[in-house]
Amino acid sequence: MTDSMDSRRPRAKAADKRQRLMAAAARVLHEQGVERTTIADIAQAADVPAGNVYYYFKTKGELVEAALSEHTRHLEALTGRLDQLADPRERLKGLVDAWVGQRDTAARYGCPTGTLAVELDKRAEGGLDLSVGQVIRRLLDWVEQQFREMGVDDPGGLSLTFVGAYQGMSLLSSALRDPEIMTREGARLVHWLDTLT
Amino acid sequence: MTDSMDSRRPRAKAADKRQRLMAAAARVLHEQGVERTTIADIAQAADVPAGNVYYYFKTKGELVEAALSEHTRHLEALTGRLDQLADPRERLKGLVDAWVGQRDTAARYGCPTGTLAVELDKRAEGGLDLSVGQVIRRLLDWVEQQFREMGVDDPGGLSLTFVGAYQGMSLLSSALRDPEIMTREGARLVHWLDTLT
DNA sequence: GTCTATAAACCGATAGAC
DNA sequence: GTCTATCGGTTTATAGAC
Repeated sequence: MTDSMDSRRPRAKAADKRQRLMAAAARVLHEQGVERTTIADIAQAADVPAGNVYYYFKTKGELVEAALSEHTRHLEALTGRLDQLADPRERLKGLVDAWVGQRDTAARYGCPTGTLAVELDKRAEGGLDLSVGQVIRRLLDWVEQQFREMGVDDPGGLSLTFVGAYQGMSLLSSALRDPEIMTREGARLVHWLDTLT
Repeated sequence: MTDSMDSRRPRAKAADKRQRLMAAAARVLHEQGVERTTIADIAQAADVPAGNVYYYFKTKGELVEAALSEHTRHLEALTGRLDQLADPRERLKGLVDAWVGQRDTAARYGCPTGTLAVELDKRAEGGLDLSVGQVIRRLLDWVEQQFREMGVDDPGGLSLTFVGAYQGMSLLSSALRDPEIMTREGARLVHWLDTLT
């Protein structure tokens, strides 16, 4: 590490700023919603000059997609860790634990992916995007795989019920501003998993 | 009905236009979302000149509240009809039927109240509104009352699970653009009601 | 009461200096 | 690559004619 390197490595800066912008977009868009968030909001949260954002992302839509890919990345990391558990039932319980662990955030801003889906659904007119649907689809598929390994009937249907319960409890928790809904419904989901043969 | 009456009854027009604006607001805000809907959009849907809207509603926020009260009115009308059924279990099944009957709308735009709650949650900063929470609370209370009349344990918890399931299946149905999710999960809810003692 | 014209503010995106 | 200044379009809300 020489002094000259500090001035000669603006290459690393670009990727760094881009990453900061992606993380800021994921957080701010979740908290404020897509339509109420300005480019300036995201730039400020990322500590990047406002006009400079357009060097990294040509449109606001690209920033939204970047935020979505951040959420995907977090989901993959979580399921990746859970995959190391031997029992598929324990993997699903671990997923519930992770959801309940985020209860304060859920009670204030809802599920990041779910609330983003609600907003993007109303953006698409004719040519719908559906990229957010793919993220949810990926979660549904992973959950379904766990049910399949458990050997239960209709793993696809159970996956819909399971993920739907999470989306529903997140929405109610935020609408009523009550994180304990997450705790209560999470415990119910865990108990439900134990009743499945 | 004389010709003179047509020109001499502007009194009825005011309430009429106001009602048209409320209905249009409820529909358009549901379809397009709060932030993407302009006053002009609502005025056009209500067949009222754009600038005239402000005579009836001072701000856009008042139009949002008006839309919310429309949803409340529809909900009260529905539960009012269901209250005429003798069996509380049948009332809840009737509620599920009504939800499934709206599956095409749900698959495209989600639950009117639920999606509105998601958007309004992100509007409130410090002084939160929570008026949408009261509408959901009213539904939760009605459902809880049915469970209580059924004599089951923990009617409040069951109500959260029941309404949460509806919100979750509406969100998944719209995110995946699949109305059959409403049919499938609705049938599951009905079966679940039958398993309760 | 009804409607038009427009003010005032805001935001996404761009041009261009450095 | 980085940043500033600003354009152009849109939207809320109001002023005021009818």
